[in-house]
Amino acid sequence: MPELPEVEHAARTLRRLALGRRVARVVLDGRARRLFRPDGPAAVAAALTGARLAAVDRRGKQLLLTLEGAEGVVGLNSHLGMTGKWEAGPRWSPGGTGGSSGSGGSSGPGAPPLPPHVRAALLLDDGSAVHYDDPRMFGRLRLVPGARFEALAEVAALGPDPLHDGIDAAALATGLAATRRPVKVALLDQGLLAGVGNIHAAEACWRARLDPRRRADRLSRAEVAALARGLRATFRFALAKLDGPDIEYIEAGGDNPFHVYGREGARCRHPGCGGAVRRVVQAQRSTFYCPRCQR
DNA sequence: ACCCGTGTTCGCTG
DNA sequence: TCAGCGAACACGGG
Repeated sequence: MPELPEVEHAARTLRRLALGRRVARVVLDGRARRLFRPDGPAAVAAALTGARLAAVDRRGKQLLLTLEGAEGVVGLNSHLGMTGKWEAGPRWSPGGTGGSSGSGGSSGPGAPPLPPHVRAALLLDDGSAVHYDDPRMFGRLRLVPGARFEALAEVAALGPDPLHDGIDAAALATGLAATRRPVKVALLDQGLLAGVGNIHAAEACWRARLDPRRRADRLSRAEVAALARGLRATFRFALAKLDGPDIEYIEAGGDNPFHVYGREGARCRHPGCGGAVRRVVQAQRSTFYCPRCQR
């Protein structure tokens, strides 16, 4: 799920579903231990239970939740990894035996069973629920005491956020000039610009008509400016898609909404180009581009 | 069975 | 000293 547009979408989803609500119960997949590093499922469940969701923020691909509990303010840092998503869960009834959410966070007596791949269920005080779904478990849910997110190394290391700070071409040029790596690989560095991932790095290069294999430190100012525009455009495009009715994206049989990503062999969509999209591998990741118009 | 995958971290190397 | 590279993580889908 995760590049900046989808993480932003996740933040909006969480605000819509849960902002201002109290977490009445927490049910966690106790086997998904790596997801709850370093606190462990039990500590996460204990910290969240009874707390009210006061804020949902995002920096790059990092989701930053602020909760107010009996013990004071606690932060929850959610990273979606490769396949994480937040979604509405089924309604629930408090009734039951009060079968605690506390005992290790795993589903105890009376706890509703979690659907496959749902690693965490937050049961809210109005009978609604939100689920964190993550089949591959590359994501992370960790506590941040006092919601002091700046104390997290992964947050402190982030570069400017495209939505909060904008994309400054001069700053981008400075960052790119500092590395000899290929430009598409350089764009994946979260310290350069927070939130760029494999899809949008390739899409931005395509929009800038820039060969993704070019050395980052050898781009002209005009090329970096075009890249900055390409990044703004591809993020804007994806966010509009996510706001729209067809959220299916690339999975679940949904149409591929991208211009080069996942389109190996297809025709380049730049007017009058007609080149064939090619796939190469850079830094162990697929890169898609049009050899004809991307120079 | 085999290959691929929207991300990140870690250890090694030159 | 450190930029850059490749393996590893874990699981489902084509």
